[in-house]
Amino acid sequence: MKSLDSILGDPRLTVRRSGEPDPDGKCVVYWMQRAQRAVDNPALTAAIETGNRLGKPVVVFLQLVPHSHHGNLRHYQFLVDGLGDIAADLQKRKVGLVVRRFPDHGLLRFCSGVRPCLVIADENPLMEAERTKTRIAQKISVPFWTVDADVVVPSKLLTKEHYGARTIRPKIHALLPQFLREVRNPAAKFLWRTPSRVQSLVSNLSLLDNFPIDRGVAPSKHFHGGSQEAQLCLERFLRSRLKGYATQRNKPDLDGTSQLSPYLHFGHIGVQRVALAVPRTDAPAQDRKAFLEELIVRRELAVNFVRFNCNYENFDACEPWADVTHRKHARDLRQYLYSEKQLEDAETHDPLWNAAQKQMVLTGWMHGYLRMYWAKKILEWTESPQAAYQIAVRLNDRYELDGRDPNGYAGIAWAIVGKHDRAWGPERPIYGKVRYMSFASTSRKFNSKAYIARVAALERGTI
DNA sequence: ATCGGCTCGCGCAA
DNA sequence: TGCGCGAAGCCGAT
Repeated sequence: MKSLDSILGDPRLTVRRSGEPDPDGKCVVYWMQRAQRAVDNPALTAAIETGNRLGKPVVVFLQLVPHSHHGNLRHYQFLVDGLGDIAADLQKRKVGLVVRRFPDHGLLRFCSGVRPCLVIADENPLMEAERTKTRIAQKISVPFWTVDADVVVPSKLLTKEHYGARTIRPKIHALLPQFLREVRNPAAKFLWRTPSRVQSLVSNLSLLDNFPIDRGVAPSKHFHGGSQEAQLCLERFLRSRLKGYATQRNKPDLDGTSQLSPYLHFGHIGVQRVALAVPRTDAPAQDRKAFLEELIVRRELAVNFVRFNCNYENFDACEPWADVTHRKHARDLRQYLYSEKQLEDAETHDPLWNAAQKQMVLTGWMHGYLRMYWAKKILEWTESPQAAYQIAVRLNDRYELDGRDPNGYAGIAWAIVGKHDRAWGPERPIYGKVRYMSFASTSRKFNSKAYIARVAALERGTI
């Protein structure tokens, strides 16, 4: 047996349960959760390299669990869209695939059947995912490792919750030479044959038939999951929208952003692939810089927030200065007060806000610039910042394809409780010193009429 | 179009 | 202890 030291020494890897891999085990299991792709996936690569050194085949275990992260049909359809690419890419790498559906989805039950030497999983900073891993680590009888596969800089290296972009930026930049590298894509040396019935199951969209999930949100007609779709989305962005990104990204009428967030959320594309493609374009330096700032610094700041602040889902994530100002303004008169239902149905007096809400409900994606405005207005139009936070989280998680993502929580926390921000400008009603966004100014910064008209056309089904 | 004032606290140099 | 400077702000002056 060759040494596993170089794999274990990777800073991306965390040993959740230590010990020697079972020499009588039949395979290495990669429990695929967050990183749903079979290329550019450091966790899969770690599993394959481990298998190759142990002389064992590798099998990917993927579970379809209902109500996972409060997901609905929109999210599950996007997930299932991606399974065909995963199966095809795994076959090229001589790795097996097992998809198990509720109620026969338990990892431990699967392990008792296949007898792995060890289990490797990917990282997910959300609390439930972390709790599940802790439970598995306690119960499993073989070594259990996790690999941080969906960030450039392994999130544990940032060691604490950072105060803002300006404190995390130099730390991330210092580590980029070490971590912003192509992910190796070796093939397994020892073949695991996936039974053909699994192949057909994966290519069959009836995977969701009779699956007990919330079917109240329709699948997106505008975004389809999968590594190939993600790659096409990346190429379209690099070809036509990276140039000018620095100035156009905050103009929702132009769709100047990458629109990669659903794919990054499901792990259908690796952040390294996206980041490393940028210098190979002829886009101006300021545009590349602006995009990499969003893709790496701010995205990983959001991961840092979720990983190190257990209150990311509620108002208690509040910054102390924002808490003081919110208390002071708790009884301020709300000129507009909307129920969650009115907000959900886009029935406010504000045409820009309604359009943003409808874009999210109809397509599963809201432009990033409007996500800020959207959350700020929920603060303004509900009875308390606590309620606003809850409503913003629920609507975001229900309708956005990238709901339940660190970016969503960090964005809402920025808008409502001052996370990664500071007190700014004159004290205003309701907001106090929390940064304000006005309808007048926001709608003047881009062609808001064109944006509203486009969403109206979407609603009529003419685009 | 672009600028300055508004305003606060972290992180670091000293 | 003091200083620089910051995720997206607004508004009014030029």
